[in-house]
Amino acid sequence: MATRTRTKTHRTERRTDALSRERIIAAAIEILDAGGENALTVRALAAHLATGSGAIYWHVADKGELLAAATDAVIARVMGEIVSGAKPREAIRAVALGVFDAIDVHPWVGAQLFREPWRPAMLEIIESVGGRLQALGVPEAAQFDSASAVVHYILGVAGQNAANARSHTPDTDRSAFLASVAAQWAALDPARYPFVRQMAAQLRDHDDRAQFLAGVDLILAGIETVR
Amino acid sequence: MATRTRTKTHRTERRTDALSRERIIAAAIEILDAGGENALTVRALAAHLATGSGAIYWHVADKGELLAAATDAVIARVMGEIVSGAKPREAIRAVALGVFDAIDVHPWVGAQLFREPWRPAMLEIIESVGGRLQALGVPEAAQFDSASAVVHYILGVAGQNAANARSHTPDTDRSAFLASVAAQWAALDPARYPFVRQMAAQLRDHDDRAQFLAGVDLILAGIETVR
DNA sequence: AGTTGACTGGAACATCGTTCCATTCTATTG
DNA sequence: CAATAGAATGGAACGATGTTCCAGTCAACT
Repeated sequence: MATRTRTKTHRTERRTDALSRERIIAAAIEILDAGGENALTVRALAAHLATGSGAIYWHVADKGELLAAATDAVIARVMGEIVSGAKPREAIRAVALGVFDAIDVHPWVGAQLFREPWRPAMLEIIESVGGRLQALGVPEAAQFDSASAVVHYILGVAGQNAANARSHTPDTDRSAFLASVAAQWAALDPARYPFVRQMAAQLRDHDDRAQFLAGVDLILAGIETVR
Repeated sequence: MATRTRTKTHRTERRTDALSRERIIAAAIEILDAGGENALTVRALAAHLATGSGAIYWHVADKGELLAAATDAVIARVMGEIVSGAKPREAIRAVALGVFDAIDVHPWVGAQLFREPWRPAMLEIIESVGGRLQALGVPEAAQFDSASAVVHYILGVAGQNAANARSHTPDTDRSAFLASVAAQWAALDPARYPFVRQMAAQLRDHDDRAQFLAGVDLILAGIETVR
């Protein structure tokens, strides 16, 4: 009802830059990438497309549907780039890294992936990981739990990254942000937080991406012990 | 500036049910538990406390601070209940389950934990997990990555649970919701989603809590391979 | 008694998502 | 070819939200 119903006859475009669900989603992605989640308002979108809000709501039901569609589009693009011929273990790492990098570029994807799982984007990830686990020889009884563990871990890092990206508006002061958190950690009460204090030094100059991959390897190692 | 500055002299309460940061946070938790995240509006909170919004903003800076404080309160309570004498492995499982159960009862905690990490609540979790990993004999070089993996996994499940709780308003139709997702999964194209299709049957009647714990064990097993 | 300042309550503001509707334009019909 | 139906548009308007502002209140101190 909210989508365009093209009856049977050919239909020429009303104007050269006619609105369409695809154009709206593309514009939404642009705005989200440029200014983050808060920047995507219906008014900003309408201005960006030189139209009114009513026109947008004719093509899209919700703002939620818009965010979901934008997320699906980004994740589908990432998943399409995974080479299917690679060895299972490498493929899983590639999928995980693909999602990680996608969220690094589009932090809002992390938040959305988190807000509404059970959607096409998540399905792609589960299928991609789960299929490779089967190829790895994980016994059937452990496949569900194993895939769930990997996906939930990816999801957890996704959210963390999205939150971090929200904390430091551009991306230049990322190291400054990390240093600030590290300083806070280092200043904690040694009696109450001995571990966190010890980690403060490592936190300052650790590589998110490498640590993420280390976690994936850790889980894969754990899965292999079940075999 | 936004918090009450109590100079040096003693100060008797203005009225028996005087407002205070603690009372406001407690009321916020009540509203959140009763109606979910959307139910917590400043107006609803003011009505619940029989006051105006201005009075609330005198004690609390933001709605964000309110949510963060409520989350910290819930998590701190959970962490306080962990028996410190247990064996490290059991203690980690207890911490994980504590967080899981807390989010099961207060789904909004999951969303908030996700939205703003690097807060007291998260510190408690990291410290609690990390300290036990040290006790487990995890080599120092692997401690940071290992703790990060466990915490991110917990975080991922937390968000998932919160999202699920948002999908089915009460808690009775949880099985109906799972059945619905399972049906969707079963109806997928077998060529494109063979793995997800196979998991559909298990999804219908799996135990979230048991699966969560299985994931924790999986990661712990992986961590032990590094030792 | 008067003054100070912590504290309150509610009106008011800006912004958001969403709905509604008069209007435009194209493709079809008579 | 004129008329009509309906897809598509643009913007005004509505209700709700977070937040700010401010005139007032009350208790403790001078």
